[in-house]
Amino acid sequence: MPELPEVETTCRGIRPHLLGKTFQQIIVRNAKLRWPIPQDIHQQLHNEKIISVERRAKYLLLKTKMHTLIIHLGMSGSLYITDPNTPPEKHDHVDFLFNKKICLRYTDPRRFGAILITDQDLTKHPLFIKLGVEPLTSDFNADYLYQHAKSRGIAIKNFIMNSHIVTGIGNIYASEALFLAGIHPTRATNRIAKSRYTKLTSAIKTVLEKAILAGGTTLRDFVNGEKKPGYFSQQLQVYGREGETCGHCKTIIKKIVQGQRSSFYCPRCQR
DNA sequence: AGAGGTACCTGGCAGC
DNA sequence: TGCTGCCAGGTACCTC
Repeated sequence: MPELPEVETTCRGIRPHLLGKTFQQIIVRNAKLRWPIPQDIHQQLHNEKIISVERRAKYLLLKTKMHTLIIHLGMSGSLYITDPNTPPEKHDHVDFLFNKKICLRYTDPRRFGAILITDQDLTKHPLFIKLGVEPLTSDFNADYLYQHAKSRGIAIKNFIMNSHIVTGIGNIYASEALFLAGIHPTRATNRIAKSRYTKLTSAIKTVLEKAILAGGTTLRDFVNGEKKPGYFSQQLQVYGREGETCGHCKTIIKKIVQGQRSSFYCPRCQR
């Protein structure tokens, strides 16, 4: 999926088009996502005005006075602004129409994403209640990470990808951040010194911030709110570079599988 | 409570 | 050209 930088890029891309706009019509061509799109979504949102467009973890939140529209892009989802007259393609499952010129279109070939609506306080919503801290805030620091890490013995890569600890870090940026911090992806969380957690937290923040500046990473099909790709893939140091040489020490980059996901690392730079 | 595996779904690609 | 098998940015839910 879209990881945090891609969701943030989408959020920033669509926000200026949507703030202050009123939902007029919602066209659902295929409601079968991770969970079915609520059948009464149109009735709930009709004539409601968008007062904020935010991101929490990898969720996009479009808030009105009464409701929050929750959108998750899953593995292959994109959201972009288009002309409502543009004919929908095969995987364009939902259109949110705001006036004759603005259409927010949701596309998702694999349909692992989700579109939900709630009038609940999000801090009490089941999808949000257990979420960990945002990595780009001061709540995410070496103390926090170390406190949660020292009592566990799982691989550090799986640990930083656990959204109940810290949100938004997916498979690409987990590999990239560990490379930057010089930590081997299989190293057990309780066998890493606190000083290395300091390095890791700053590496995670650096990687995510740089990716946001580049507009995210486009590997296959990700596009931002204006239907343009992101350019961070050109800056990836290890992800997808198995067999190539490490930019620091020229050692061959390795690929292993951890928890059914590929990890990429430099066996010399990362211990 | 924590860890690990499974399921959801489609498309692209390598290999035959 | 066409088939098969594998891989892919996520995460809730199940079992142990």
